[in-house]
Amino acid sequence: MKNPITGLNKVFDNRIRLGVMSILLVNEEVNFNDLKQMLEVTDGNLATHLVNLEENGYIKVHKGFIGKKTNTTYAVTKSGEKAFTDHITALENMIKGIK
Amino acid sequence: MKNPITGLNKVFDNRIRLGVMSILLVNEEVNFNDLKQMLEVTDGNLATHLVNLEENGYIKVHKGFIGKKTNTTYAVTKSGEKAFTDHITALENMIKGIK
DNA sequence: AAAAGCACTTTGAATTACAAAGTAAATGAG
DNA sequence: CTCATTTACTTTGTAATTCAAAGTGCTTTT
Repeated sequence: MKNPITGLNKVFDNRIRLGVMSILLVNEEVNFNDLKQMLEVTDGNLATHLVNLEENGYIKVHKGFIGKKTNTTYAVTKSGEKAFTDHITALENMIKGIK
Repeated sequence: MKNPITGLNKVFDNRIRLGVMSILLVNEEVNFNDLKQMLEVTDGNLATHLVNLEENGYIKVHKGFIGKKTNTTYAVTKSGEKAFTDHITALENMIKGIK
């Protein structure tokens, strides 16, 4: 049997980052507050994971305005989408017990 | 959209524990050395994750002998199997983007 | 104008992960 | 038989990670 955990992406070991990615895959653009409410995490905690995902090039951040109020939205990048689907594929293969 | 990461099991946030479980789901009984080689981890590292899984009641340990040599095998428990499949189900739902 | 809210950043503490070193028993080489 | 090596761990120490709480700057509400 080959090593089942090769192909698993370390970035997605974390539930919150996993959650962010899954939300962003089905929703084109999501802002900070919506993410925070969907995932039920503290803002500081969410922010650090978002930075992490951005540093990895998996999401892109768009700092815009609604009137004078900042409205920052997050979206997956091509690379992020690939990384995530690759991770899921690796998971599926792992579960199927590739020998 | 409901929180997509509820239902995700913290124990399975870790790749090595995930790997152990997936191996034990498709292989009835696996010994320490085989796990170590399959997962390509150091023995100390593997041992701590196995202890963790055992403490959570997800695997059972059988310390036996082959002749005079110890042969410790690991197997999933009913509870471990359920926890793992529940986790996978939660993952699948998350990916599908349940709203 | 003061208080509160938003979207973060920074800080600090607790937990976790991991490698390396240590241990005890068994096997193998000379 | 003796010494070195292997196996299956345990213990130890450090590095990394996670997270909440506090802080910041701007806006909005009262």
